[in-house]
Amino acid sequence: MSSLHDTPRGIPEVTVARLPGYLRALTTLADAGQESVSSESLAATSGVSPSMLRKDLSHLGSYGVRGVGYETSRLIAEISAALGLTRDWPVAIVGMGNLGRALAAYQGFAVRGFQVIALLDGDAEVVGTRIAGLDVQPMADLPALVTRSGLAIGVIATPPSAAQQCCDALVAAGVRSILNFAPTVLAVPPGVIVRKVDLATELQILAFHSHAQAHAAHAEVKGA
Amino acid sequence: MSSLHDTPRGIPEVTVARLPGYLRALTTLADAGQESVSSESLAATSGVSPSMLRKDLSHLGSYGVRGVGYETSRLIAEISAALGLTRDWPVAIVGMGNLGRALAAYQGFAVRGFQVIALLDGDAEVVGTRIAGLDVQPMADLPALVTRSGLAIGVIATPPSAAQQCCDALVAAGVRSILNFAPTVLAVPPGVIVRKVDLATELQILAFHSHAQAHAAHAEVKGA
DNA sequence: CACACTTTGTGAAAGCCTTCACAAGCGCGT
DNA sequence: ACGCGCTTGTGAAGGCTTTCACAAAGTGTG
Repeated sequence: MSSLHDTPRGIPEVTVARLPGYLRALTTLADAGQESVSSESLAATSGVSPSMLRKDLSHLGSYGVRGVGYETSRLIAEISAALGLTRDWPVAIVGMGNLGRALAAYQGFAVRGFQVIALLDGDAEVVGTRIAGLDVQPMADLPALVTRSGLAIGVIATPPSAAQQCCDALVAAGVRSILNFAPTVLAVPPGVIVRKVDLATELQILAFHSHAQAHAAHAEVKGA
Repeated sequence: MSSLHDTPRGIPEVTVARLPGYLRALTTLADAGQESVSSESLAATSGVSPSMLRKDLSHLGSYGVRGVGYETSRLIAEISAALGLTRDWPVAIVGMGNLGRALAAYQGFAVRGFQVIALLDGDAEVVGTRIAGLDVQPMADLPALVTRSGLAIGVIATPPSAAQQCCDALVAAGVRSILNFAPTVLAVPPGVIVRKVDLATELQILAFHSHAQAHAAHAEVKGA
């Protein structure tokens, strides 16, 4: 039943990665007044196949009613509980360069349940300046943030050269979940989760497809 | 040999997604003066297994030398060629809200080969203002950008409510590759590639792991 | 020149994930 | 109360991806 790719509670990693999408679709439906939804319609809204949605949800439990569908509010509650969104998650952003400042100012972090409680930087020049309503703190403040504020999620927005060092500091302070915007592979001890977001990578993948398509179109013209 | 998950040239999608990582690792090694690299060492730098790296590279061709390894500069050239990075890719950002402005200002887009050539917004109030050295243009300019500047990649940074509409406009103008920052599932005709970047989703996945870990630690204390 | 050492390229095997197909179960109308 | 229609939950099958293990091939040395 459980395998190497399963998370501690037996939910496959790929399923966990899709749950936020279902949650967003459900919230939209609930706001529109829909009290019940079928796997077919929720799957369409989420951009997945109905059987995949049902298989994913089956890992959480049996919260649907055969012949009817899923109660919107119930499913929202269950997925929220599974993801751990019933509590608040304090977030700290490390690295106040171009990207870090953009992230600090970006309202997108103010999603329900997440709150940026601290901004940090290794440069003494930057420490003490005020960004997006918060005073930038030195890296040395990390342990106190973890113990006093329950900091559990760190966002790395430093240049690649400083990323590993900042990552190590976060891990040493007790942070176990890291979102890495720096274009580097981070080495972390087991038990620490790193997710990576990289614009350059995304653009290059898109370039591949544009390139391939241009090639195909060219070949077609030549061949026809 | 080729399958549903293969791209036009028979390279699996998962492989394409990893090529940018190899490219970055190789560039770092080349800058450090390394002229040759083994699959074991390149794999370690890229954060993958040696056999996966070799299988991925084998889809591009046989560019290694048995008993020696890969010539750094040669492999950089081959991967760049496969990804289509030998030419320049003009990029347009649609939606000049908080996120769009941050992306326009963010130097991270100025990766080799990608250049933001236009900023667009549907709001007449915003059109004409100057952001990061570019004048914001109306959506109606899209077709001209595609034909005159060869625009091929569009970045959507609008609120979710406007995302589909902007996506349709991009597709109608001839853009075939879209990077979507809006938390919405975009419907596109076949042949158009969409990749999604969503901070809220990433944070929720991290929350799941923190949550699971806190749970496990709690259970352990209770059990012991 | 032959041999030993190293590392690639690749079939085959194993493991995941997705899709399929259908029994089980629920509500509703009669 | 009973049957009909609809939708979920889930084994089984199929398809991808990753890992394994080794033959093929190149380098360097005596």
